[in-house]
Amino acid sequence: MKSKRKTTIKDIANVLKITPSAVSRALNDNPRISDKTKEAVKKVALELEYQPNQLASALRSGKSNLVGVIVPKTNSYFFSTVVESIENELNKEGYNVIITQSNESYKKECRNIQTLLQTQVDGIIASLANETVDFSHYEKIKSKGIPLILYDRGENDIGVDYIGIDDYESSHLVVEHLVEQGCKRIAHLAGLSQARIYKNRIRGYVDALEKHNLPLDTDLIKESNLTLEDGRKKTKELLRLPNRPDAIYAAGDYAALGALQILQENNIKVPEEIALVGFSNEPFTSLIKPTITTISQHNKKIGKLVAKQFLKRVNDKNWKPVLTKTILKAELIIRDSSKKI
Amino acid sequence: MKSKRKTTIKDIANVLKITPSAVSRALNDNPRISDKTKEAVKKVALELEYQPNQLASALRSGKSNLVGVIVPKTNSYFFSTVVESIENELNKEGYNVIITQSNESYKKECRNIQTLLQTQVDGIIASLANETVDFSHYEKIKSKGIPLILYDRGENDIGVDYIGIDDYESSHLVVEHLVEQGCKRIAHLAGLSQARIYKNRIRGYVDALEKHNLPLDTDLIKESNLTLEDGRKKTKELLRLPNRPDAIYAAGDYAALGALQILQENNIKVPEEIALVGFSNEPFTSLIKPTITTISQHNKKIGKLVAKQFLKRVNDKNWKPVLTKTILKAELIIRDSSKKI
DNA sequence: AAATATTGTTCAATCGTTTGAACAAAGTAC
DNA sequence: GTACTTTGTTCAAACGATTGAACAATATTT
Repeated sequence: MKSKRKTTIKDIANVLKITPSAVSRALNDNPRISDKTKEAVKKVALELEYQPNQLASALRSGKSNLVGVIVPKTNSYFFSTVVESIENELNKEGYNVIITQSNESYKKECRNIQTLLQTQVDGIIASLANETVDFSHYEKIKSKGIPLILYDRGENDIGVDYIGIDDYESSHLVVEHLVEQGCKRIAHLAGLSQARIYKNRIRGYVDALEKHNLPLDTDLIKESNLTLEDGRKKTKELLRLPNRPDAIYAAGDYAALGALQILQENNIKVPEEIALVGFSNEPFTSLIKPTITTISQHNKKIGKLVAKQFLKRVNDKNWKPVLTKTILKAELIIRDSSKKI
Repeated sequence: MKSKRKTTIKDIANVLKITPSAVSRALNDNPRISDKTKEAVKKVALELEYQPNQLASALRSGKSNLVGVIVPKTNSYFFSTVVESIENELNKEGYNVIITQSNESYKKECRNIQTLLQTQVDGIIASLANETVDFSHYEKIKSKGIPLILYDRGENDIGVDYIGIDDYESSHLVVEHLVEQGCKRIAHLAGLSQARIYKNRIRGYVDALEKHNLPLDTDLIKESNLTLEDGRKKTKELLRLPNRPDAIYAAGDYAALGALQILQENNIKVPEEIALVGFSNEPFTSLIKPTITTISQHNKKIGKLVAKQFLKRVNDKNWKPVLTKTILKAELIIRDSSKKI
């Protein structure tokens, strides 16, 4: 027969004929408690299979040791590895991670925040849904006084810590590479320009063209939600242009895949006739034929930095939200889809 | 200036000159409270931006309204859609979902459970890591008296609710289809036979062969961890056989993709020379060339059923863990990789 | 009009832990 | 031997809600 009720510090106290407070302090390694008592307490705790009630502890101390992570989509290699890395880092420090997904929906994102705040998380780590253009729901987090860290999809206006890659620079890497391969008419399947990261990729693309003395043809920029389907659609449009591009740079791997499908369906050789570059280094980019050139965002490192930043904030009493940015240099992974030479 | 401290029911009580208990009951729609009071309370709650402290409520009532979900890998279409569906269903009922990933590691799975129990979740929904062969850590959940529901990767020995698809039958579907396409030597990239679901797929495969009067050649069964790399390796082995298979049925889509790569690298036509079938209906199976025939596991439905089962259990006072199984019929999605005719 | 039922609210305990302050005992200083 | 530290522990009040029981006020029955 298993023990009915859970053991509490009271039970331990009873066994040892000391008070619950002494037990509590002993378990928390309070310097005022003698080593002898500490040992005894820990031994009994083990024997009684004592499991601290985090709720009670959280209630009293005001710390839940829970961190909420909001992910646009767990079903993405990038996000799932970032989260994994955040988890690893925070678990070490005794924090547990609650993952919620917004599914790229603004409404769900609001609900997520509401939920996390109700759960009394000690902080929130978030990446914005594509839909999100209004940020007032994030003010709630700030006004609660708990740390808020944004990653990948951030926004200056929220004025908090942000960790991500240099999207502007990434576009330069891509364009430079394509120019080296001899491309002259580089199209861009751009992300929704409302989001900062996609805006930066577009800026980078435009500036890089100029840098390499290539004319800017706005017909070659197609704004897209970067899904596979939309990638197909926008690529079809590109192919209908009187003057076809000789390279396509998609701001997302799925859109790149859509493009690849259309090109292959039209018997256009990749990379010989049209070179192709994606973004994010989703696993499939290295799995298909041809393998797709793409940008790696240092997933693990981002997660680690995010976690570290959170820890820094949460351990810093009287800290105020402030805009900081940690920008990582992205890495261009050159594969077959763009190797003309 | 924002309000410093959080508003509590006490604050509301003070404003209205009633007691906190009345406020609590008003907010929880207790029939003993007059409609007038209820309205007044709710109005003030809104004005003061009252946010119930779930911790306190959980501590007192013994209900955290948190449900832990353990996923082997979030980075899988199957799991991420199942989780999404669980989330949707449980959110409706006021439960919040904590997702943790085991990353297919037994040790991490143990830690996950520990973590979730400490967080005082009201129940746990889990799918076993591939590594897991010892189940004692699940006993802890059972002995706590909270519901435990397994999905997809389950195990009879744990003796709790299980929801998944009919793996045995699925193999029959696959073999039958391949036989119809004229295949005579069907190889099986099997999952690790320690796991029940893979064992069942193997049994189904063996029995189906017999049913169709095909000889069983154990050389054609390759046990694998079903990663892309291992899929490649085991396929190479298959190709080295004196008597090659004319079809490969992989118990996982990634392994199937590995197989496809090897076949293509060896200029073996799929499906003409060797037909290929995967398992799980990962999105990429419909994205590559040729599209891969696979088994759909009704992801959404599984999630929904899991959630419903949890709700049933959690709402049933004096319920005891008991083995039940809800087995869904899987669906064969026929695509190019197996269409010989 | 007394007895009873109904309604609306308050009282006080409680969930399991933490924590500031109080206190006792022992050790050190002068 | 009195005064002051140091050490180890206890006391009691929190944290913010819920909840059974008690109570008062009003309504209903007889």
